[in-house]
Amino acid sequence: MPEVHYPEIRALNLFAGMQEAHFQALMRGAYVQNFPPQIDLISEGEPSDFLHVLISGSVDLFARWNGRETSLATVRPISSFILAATIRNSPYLMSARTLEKSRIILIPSQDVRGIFDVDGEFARAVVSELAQCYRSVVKSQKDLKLRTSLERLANYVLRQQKRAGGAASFDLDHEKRRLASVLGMTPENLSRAFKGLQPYGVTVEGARITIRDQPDLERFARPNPLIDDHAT
Amino acid sequence: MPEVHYPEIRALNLFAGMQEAHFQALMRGAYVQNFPPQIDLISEGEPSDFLHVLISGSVDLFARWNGRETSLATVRPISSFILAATIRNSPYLMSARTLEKSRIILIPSQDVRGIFDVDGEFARAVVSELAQCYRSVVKSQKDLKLRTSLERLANYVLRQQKRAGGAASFDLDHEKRRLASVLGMTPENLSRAFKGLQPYGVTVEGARITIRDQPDLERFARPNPLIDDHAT
DNA sequence: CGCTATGTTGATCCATATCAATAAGTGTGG
DNA sequence: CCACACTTATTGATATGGATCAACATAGCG
Repeated sequence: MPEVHYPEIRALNLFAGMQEAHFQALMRGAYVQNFPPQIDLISEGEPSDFLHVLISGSVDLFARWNGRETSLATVRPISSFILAATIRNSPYLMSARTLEKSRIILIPSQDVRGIFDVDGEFARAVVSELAQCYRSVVKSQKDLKLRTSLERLANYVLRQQKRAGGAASFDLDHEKRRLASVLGMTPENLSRAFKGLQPYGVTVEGARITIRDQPDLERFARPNPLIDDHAT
Repeated sequence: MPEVHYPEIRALNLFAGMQEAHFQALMRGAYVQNFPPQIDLISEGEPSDFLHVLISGSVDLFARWNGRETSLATVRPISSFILAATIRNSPYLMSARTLEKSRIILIPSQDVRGIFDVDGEFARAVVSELAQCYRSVVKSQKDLKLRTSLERLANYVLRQQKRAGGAASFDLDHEKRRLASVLGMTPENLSRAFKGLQPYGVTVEGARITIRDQPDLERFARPNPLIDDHAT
């Protein structure tokens, strides 16, 4: 792999603390690849041959069953994905496809498990990352089971606003089709849900959202750090 | 803590590989407690002061939002719970209450984090455990988003059958009320869903389930290891 | 500039929730 | 040990959220 990428990878929490020799060993076996949009990277059920690190672009994690499909998460740079399968040497539970043109580092899972066994600092970093992933899915589970689709959308809008810098107007960063899937609804229903937020001062033009009455929306959405804060 | 419990705790994957001195250190700070049924152990949002290890009984992990409540999982002996919050030193995302009379070991989170930082073997065990928890929630997420409630129940019945030994007749081990919540439906709907499985040869008398036509039920349920196998 | 995928809107259907009443357990104290 | 209270489970009637189907609009994109 070209050494240009070393510093930015090394800067990731996952790799920051590990021994230099181990990092070098991982990098030697790794390689970078560029993918166009809409390319299937991995399929659920396959053995987890590589740990993936997304350097640029974005990736959709999704799953299928019985002819249905749902989006579970979106990966944005710079972060790793499918770490749990790599560590457990188990088949992927989710499939992944690029959403945009993406640059991805592939690190052989075997190497990752090898270093994991000999580098305590790396093992600890993996723990921290996994714990975060785990907590993130639990939050998403609570979101799904405790809220109606309108409430999920309202809270998504508030989260996205914060991510986009906090201004009253901002852009969605999901295609609406996928957003619907992530939120556990159909595209038609998402369209209507956006209309359903109008009484709370939310307007939509294309991908642009404007929140006219922030307190009113928050009164309805009741955002909760134990569901909506991605940091904690 | 009474030393009688040491061997069975030490036998847990989580503690099996760690250095004896570190194990002793953890145990010195820990204590066992007996709880009657229906006792709140922890509440979401609280700081994670203790790692819990369930020795006997059973514990419900649940969450609340805006006056609603949902069960997320059931803990059965012998396993730890709320490990992720302990490791990240973050507030609990779920609340926990005993379902039956339960015996629980409480290990101060601070001690766990301390040993975690100095014992690589323990850190690796924590990783393995967390990765499994993570994968388990992802499966549950797929179950919820990709299946109807009838399909979820059908697959639950098959999973429970396997857990109970594989015979055609077996007992539910959840109160139906809670099972409904775990499966993401109302108790009324669960009642009707059981009726809805009759055409596939499932009969219910109280907590006793009988599967009269296994292949037929499986044809409908379409169980999938990437959703229903708790081991992988 | 037209083609194709995405998004919107309307009409309808279906799954599931809600509300209400009853039945069946389960536990408690007299 | 039984009667009462209380919780849980079932059943029925109805409401509603959300899905589906179909038509149309719109926006990217070659």
